[in-house]
Amino acid sequence: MTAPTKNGPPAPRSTAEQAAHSADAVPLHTPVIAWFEANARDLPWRHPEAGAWGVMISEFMLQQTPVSRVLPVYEQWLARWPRPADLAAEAPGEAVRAWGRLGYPRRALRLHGAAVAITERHGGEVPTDHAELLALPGVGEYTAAAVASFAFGQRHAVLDTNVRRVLARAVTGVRYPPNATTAAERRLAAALLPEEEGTAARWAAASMELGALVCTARNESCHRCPIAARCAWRQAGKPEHDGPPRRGQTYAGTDRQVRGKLLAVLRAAEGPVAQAALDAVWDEPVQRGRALDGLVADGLVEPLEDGMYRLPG
DNA sequence: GATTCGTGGTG
DNA sequence: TCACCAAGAAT
Repeated sequence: MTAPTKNGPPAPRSTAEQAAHSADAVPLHTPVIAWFEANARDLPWRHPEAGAWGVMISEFMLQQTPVSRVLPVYEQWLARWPRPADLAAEAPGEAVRAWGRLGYPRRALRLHGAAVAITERHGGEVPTDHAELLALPGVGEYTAAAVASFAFGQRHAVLDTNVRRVLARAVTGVRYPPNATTAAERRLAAALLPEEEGTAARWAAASMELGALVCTARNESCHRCPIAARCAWRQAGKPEHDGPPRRGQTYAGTDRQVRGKLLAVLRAAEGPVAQAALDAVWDEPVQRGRALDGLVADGLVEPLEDGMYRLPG
């Protein structure tokens, strides 16, 4: 692995990455885990009774949605569908309705699909294997690693937006990570991963919590940071972000806004909804039609034969 | 790899 | 006010 003289050129290593490998220093995870033990939030999906299914529900809901908005919906879901088979037995439209205003309602559909797959392929138990998790609808690299780590205590690099920011600052010395996750980031996360399984799982949760509570995107609180003294970004004088502007997300007037308005009508209705009720949410007919077609194509809306629409049955 | 996909809080 | 941000995934 480290033989430098033979075969092809060695993989390029940044100085920051080399520093992360230095063996003599206290490993980065030690002070971060200690901080976590004293400062972790008491979140319901961290309780043992949440189980792997509770962890999975929380991870779906937390994809791009803040904790404060997830909390009440999470409690409702777990109470209503305490096991994957309970959700799998429901119509997908009920998942979409119960999703409420969390946003990105395709996640509700995918979570329902994951429950069906778990029921059919895994005997109703959330699989423990990373590859099997990854094969579930709506589960990507991050969520598979998160469930395997948080629910089953396995050793995986859990690279979410919080961890990426912590590593960008503490190790690489820049304010923000790249827009898309790079191979260098994955290498770095792998290099920092503690050997021992339980320690690795705690590091995953701890580094994520540090990014969520202290090493935040704006108004970071370095005075509360357990690794401020060795933070490369802070040592460099906290230089501003230089790369390409972080892509903003305009919303007003987009198809997404129209889709949201259409789906809100369908969520609020008991049964099928007439075309006229949907037409009322947006006056521009071309965009309105495109948005509705998109919802139907995504399986979020079901057109009926009589010109009515409803959540998928 | 760049886009698309909701919603609401915040500085 | 409004741009930014929030435990990403799929295409």
